[in-house]
Amino acid sequence: MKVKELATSAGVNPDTVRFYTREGLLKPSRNPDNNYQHYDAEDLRRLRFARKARQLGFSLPEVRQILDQADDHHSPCPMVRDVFQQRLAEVEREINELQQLRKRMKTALAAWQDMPDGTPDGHTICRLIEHWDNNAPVKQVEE
Amino acid sequence: MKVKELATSAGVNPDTVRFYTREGLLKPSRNPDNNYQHYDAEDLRRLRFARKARQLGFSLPEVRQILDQADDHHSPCPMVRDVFQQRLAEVEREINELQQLRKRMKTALAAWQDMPDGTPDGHTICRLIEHWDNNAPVKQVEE
DNA sequence: TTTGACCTGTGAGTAGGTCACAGGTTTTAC
DNA sequence: GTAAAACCTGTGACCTACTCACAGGTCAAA
Repeated sequence: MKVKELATSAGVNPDTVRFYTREGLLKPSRNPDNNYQHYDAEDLRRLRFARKARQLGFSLPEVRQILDQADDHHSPCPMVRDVFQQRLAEVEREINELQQLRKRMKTALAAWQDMPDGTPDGHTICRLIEHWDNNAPVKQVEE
Repeated sequence: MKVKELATSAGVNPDTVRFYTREGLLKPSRNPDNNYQHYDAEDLRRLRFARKARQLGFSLPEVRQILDQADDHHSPCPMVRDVFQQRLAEVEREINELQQLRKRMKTALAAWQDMPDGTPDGHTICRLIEHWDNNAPVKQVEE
């Protein structure tokens, strides 16, 4: 298979195939005649796997790690279970943050109902925002 | 005020101050003696405003636009209200997406409970992921 | 034979900063 | 008075996970 065939089979952009190849997730051989990449069924499996893992929230380095482990005939599953738990916790944290944000935004919108627009006067730029009380858990810049 | 003073006053990284200055959100004057930037109380107001707006979900270009409008003595509030509504809708979309993802992840975790790890055999890399059906009807995960 | 579709590698762009580096200035300490 | 620490400057790279643009090479159909 050439790049576009593989890409089409997996439903991704050809540039993504090239990118994954550069990143070492796919390991095609070369046609010495024309220097084209040659992908086989194994590459398609890897690509499909990678896309699925990405949808589940694994990062590219994590996906590569899983594939490398599988290449060494070690079961990547324990790692998968582990990273997956962490990702789930992260997703839930993100959801909480966004829900907090939504709450604050709705509160702000309600409060703005009754506020006039006003013109910048050198002390205030937009009182809508400046008077918005930020009592929410601010995402800390950790460490 | 010099860079670090301003940064400390607003609780941000000095590099963020330099970045915002490069981006035109802050407009300090120069000390011709040593070529240092000089920030005043107005800059501190702008910086604090910018951070607040960022927390509310405004993009940097949007923040700049608001500040520029304020510089022209136009009230940026109508624009703020408008962009804010859009941002709220976006946040809600993000929340929905993440909730979907969480559901899928929880479903996968539950399904994995009873699956053995297995070793890569040339046909499968990690059956946990490969046997996860992306389009499976998301089953009630109680919350 | 020409056209169009594909291939190649490289480099830039996305958002919002953060960090590193090299060299100049100012402040602090002794 | 001087040396070191702390700060300033601009520039450029780095982070994610791709996507797109570009210039030049290859190949199949009309």
